Amino acid sequence: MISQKAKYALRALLALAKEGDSLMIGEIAARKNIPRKFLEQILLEMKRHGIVHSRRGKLGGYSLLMPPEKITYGQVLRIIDGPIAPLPCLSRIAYRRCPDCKTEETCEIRRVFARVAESAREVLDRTTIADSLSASFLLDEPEGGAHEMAHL
Amino acid sequence: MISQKAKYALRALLALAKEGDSLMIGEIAARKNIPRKFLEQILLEMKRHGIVHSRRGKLGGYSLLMPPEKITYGQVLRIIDGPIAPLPCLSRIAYRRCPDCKTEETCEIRRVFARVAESAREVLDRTTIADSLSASFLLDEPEGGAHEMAHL
DNA sequence: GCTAAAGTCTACCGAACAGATAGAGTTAAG
DNA sequence: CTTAACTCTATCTGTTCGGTAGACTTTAGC
Repeated sequence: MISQKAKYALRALLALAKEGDSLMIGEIAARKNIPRKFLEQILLEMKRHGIVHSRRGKLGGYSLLMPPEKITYGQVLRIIDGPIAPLPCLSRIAYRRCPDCKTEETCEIRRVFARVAESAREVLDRTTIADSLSASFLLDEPEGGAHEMAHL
Repeated sequence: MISQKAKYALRALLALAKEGDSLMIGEIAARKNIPRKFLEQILLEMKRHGIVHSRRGKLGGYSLLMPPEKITYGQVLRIIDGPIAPLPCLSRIAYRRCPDCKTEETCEIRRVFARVAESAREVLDRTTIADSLSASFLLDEPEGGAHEMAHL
């Protein structure tokens, strides 16, 4: 399960992308039904990672710093929730050896979850905020190409 | 990330499948490097779900109740860690509406994670304990068929 | 410059969960 | 009837999740 916080982060970015302009925290919170003070923390974090930009004072607000076509779901999830990999020994951003696993290369479990991680990244690192907003993405299923595995 | 507990559960089942016979808790714990008392709870739970069988008293121990070809990773993970779906509104075993999501059908986030869930299930519900033990599975990559997405 | 309205920063908090550990109870073989 | 196994329930410590609080800083406009 992804965290509530990550869901809020994605929604906030979607709101900013849709608006295409600066928005105040309170406005984003209201539109997306997010606790305002909690959203503050989230946006601050997104700012630290160069995803959004902010203006202080009256007429302040947040806007996207990167174009929405460049912001992937994977990027946001890694910032908020940490690694996408289901095992620490499969993480690219925070590799840690499983302390109780003797031989990583022959670990039966690792092999299986490596495939899970791969296909999760396949989706999350290719899907952008802009994709989510575009009408073509709203079709029930993407038609062919990289997504055919979804039909297996 | 899957929990340590789930990892232990899978390892214990692998040990039982490999042995092909009854094993005492202490023996499984020793072979797989699992805290013994913790493993007790895990095996009890697997028993409640009809995965394993136990004998008490001297000469007691645990053995598989289902053939290892029928025990999937998905099954074990759902027992120990709960839903595989990354959002409650995408879970098949424990569906819950996202309380802060107005229109489920048009939720942009849900669409994306539905694809993630689908491909995770694709791997986890098809891979069995027996698969993990078989030599062919030990090849670096499965060759073709359902797994070609792993190369994208 | 003062004030109102916006973002910034740090701390805290209650509930739940993770990863165990403890120990008394039950069963069965020899 | 003792020993060695599984069974059950409780407890514990530390961390994370989801959120709240409040003091502080910046800026626009009068």
